[in-house]
Amino acid sequence: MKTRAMTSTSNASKQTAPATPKREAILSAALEAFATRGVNGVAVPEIAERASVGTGTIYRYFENKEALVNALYCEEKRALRRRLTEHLDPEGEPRALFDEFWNRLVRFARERPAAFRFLELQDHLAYLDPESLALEHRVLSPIRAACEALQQRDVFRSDVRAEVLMTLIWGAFVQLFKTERAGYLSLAEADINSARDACWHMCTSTR
Amino acid sequence: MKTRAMTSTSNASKQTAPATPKREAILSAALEAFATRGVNGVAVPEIAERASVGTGTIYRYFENKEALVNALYCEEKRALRRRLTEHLDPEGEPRALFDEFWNRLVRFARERPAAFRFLELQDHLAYLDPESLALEHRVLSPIRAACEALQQRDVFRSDVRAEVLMTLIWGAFVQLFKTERAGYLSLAEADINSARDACWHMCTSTR
Amino acid sequence: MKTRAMTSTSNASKQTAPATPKREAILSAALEAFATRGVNGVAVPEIAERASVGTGTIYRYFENKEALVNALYCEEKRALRRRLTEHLDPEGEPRALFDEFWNRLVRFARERPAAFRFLELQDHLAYLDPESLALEHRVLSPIRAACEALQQRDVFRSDVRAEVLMTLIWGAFVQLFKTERAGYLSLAEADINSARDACWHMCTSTR
Amino acid sequence: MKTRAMTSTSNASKQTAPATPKREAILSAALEAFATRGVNGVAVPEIAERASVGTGTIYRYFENKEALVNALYCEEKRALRRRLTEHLDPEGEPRALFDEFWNRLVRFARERPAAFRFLELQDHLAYLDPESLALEHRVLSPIRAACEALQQRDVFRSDVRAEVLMTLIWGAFVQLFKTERAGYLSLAEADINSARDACWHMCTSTR
DNA sequence: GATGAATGAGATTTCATTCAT
DNA sequence: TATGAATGAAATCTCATTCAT
Repeated sequence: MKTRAMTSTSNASKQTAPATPKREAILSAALEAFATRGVNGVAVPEIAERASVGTGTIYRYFENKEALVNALYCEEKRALRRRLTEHLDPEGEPRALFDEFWNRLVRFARERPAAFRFLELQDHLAYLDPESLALEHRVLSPIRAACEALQQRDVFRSDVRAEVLMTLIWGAFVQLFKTERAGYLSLAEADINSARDACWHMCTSTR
Repeated sequence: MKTRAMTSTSNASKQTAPATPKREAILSAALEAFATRGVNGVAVPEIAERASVGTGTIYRYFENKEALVNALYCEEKRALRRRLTEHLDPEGEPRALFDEFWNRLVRFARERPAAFRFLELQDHLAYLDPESLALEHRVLSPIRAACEALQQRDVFRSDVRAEVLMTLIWGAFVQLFKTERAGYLSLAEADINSARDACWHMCTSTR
Repeated sequence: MKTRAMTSTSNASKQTAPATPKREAILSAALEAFATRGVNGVAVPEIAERASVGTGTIYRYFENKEALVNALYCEEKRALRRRLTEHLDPEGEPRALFDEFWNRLVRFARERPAAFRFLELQDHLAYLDPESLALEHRVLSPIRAACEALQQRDVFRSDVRAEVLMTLIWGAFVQLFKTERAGYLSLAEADINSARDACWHMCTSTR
Repeated sequence: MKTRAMTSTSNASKQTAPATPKREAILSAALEAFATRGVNGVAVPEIAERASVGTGTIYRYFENKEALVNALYCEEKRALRRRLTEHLDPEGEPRALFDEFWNRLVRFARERPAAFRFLELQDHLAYLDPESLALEHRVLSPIRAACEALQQRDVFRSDVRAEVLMTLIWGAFVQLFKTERAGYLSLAEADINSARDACWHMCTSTR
């Protein structure tokens, strides 16, 4: 209701809205705050202050707090997907492909730690609308396709379903950085590489 | 006898308080609610209602909401630790040991899904006091010790630090059930077993 | 949603809720405030203060401000209806009946000026739910029936539809007190009686 | 020419300001909106949108929302007064005069329903300044004079004070259209005419 | 002059906590 | 000891008004 401040291009709904500086500032401030204390742990005026914006301004760009969370989730999921799939040749040499994929994840986690953490939050699930949740699939489906292809080519083990294998790698990776962030672990370059090797073996070895 | 519920036993602090039925009802109700909607998404009176207890009663057993969260966290972490370590012979045959460990995790996740989910929540981090957080170590240290022992015996690969290996397995396992809970995956017995095998290979294989 | 503070008897919905002192205080404070400045002109904390009650307490008794307005409207419409119809013999001598009816209106307007004014407010129409609006009919229908009966008995003129006649009297009466309240008119006993006579003539005379 | 819109003509204050198209558009949009949802129920930017004008533009023509309400009230009261008094011969044949007066009211209510409704709103009372309120008198005084004259000529009954009689007619008339607007009544030509007759009898009959 | 994005004071509503019973 | 009605601080959201363009 009321005039929507921005209108999107004709494409599918929940399109990334045009990036005005204020909108970016709000999303960025919200991301940092949510990543640290969870969606329910952050008050809207606090986001406004971090974004150097009036409280009311947030409501010009987003219908309500829930819409802000959804927009943020979609933007970041899309950014992650872009990072993982862009210019990646799924037909390439398997091990190189796997390493490249792993490195892209590492770069995302290192360069955008708040985004990485936010995407893995649990407590925003209550906020996410079906459309946002659908994005999850769009991120994972190319990865699953790659897993299946590698199973076909007998590179990856076939005694584990592709979805399961994918989940194991994803979980292992996420936990690595989550544990580091919690201060229980400090990851040297070597640790990350050895973890990558271990995951590769998880996918390929059968004895 | 006017002893405050919290300070009854002489032992170290945050000791499991005497288990009165009301206290149990409160913890159990809180666990279910928190697991579903996050700590910040649940109002105290709602916990009281689910526990069939007056709102004020919660404050007889717990100083405040934060204390309730911490007590819950500690109880559940301890329960998990007990499940994982009790009657487990760390000197046994490695693969059997690993399988047993994996199966215990599975049983915990299956029998106490709310507890499992609650322990992995992020949004209670702000609530947890140092003491609660310390418990994390107490749960993980015997596992790390086991990992290290297996590395010594050349069963587990040594090119990955024990903490890292442990983290990878833990993350893989948690993600499996998280994904199932989100509805993206349904885990058959065979899936869980094949995942276990894959994790075993991650730890042992080096080529 | 949430626990309703009070439950009603088994009868039809929007039953007058049991009259607790706080609830009465809130309704009474709201009535005074709304009558003076309109529903949209009064903030909830102000009602709370007038009622010597915490702001939150209002939300224990009423779902939201709108529900408070509706409850108030219903209670007052019912009170008015009771006043107008209670122990009134519709078969009595016409002029005496008319005078009695008029006097009852006068008493209501004099004794409960805020209620009288509130019921005639226009700006709460946006707030009223269908059920509240239906009450309007329940108040007016016995009056219309009386008008029709008097037309049948050739006491009231028949060249004006009963609904129209009723509306004219009602409007004339309301305006009398509205104008007095606005300070444009001061009504002596004699004025009210002469107005009553004039209205009687409006209903009966045909030349 | 930097003259403020409000202070242009030399005449008495709150003079009808020069009628620029934008000013008219704003007043007209405000009238429609206020009539439907009350002064407090309409946001200024919404008026701007309905008027196809920038929000800020409203503040070029009116000091603030209150001033807008007052200007609107004055314009419409004046329009009503003009309609009722212009080219009306107060010395004419009484019944014809009364009918003409009634018909003018009907035409106003029919042709400018929003204005009619707005003038009867209660929730703008808090907004009206003394000057606006004084207009009420200017509208009513010629009518009262006519009533008094008719009483002198023994056409109107004299047992009711002129102010009271006037109030009764006015109230009866207003209620008629208010009830129609609320959907409780639909007024045919015949109803309006019979109501007029009844009101005439109210003023003239004494037995 | 005209605009409408931006603002922050203030409105509505929620909820952790208290306290009289 | 147990209760749950009551509270008010804090959260979400709205809107009259301003001001840079």
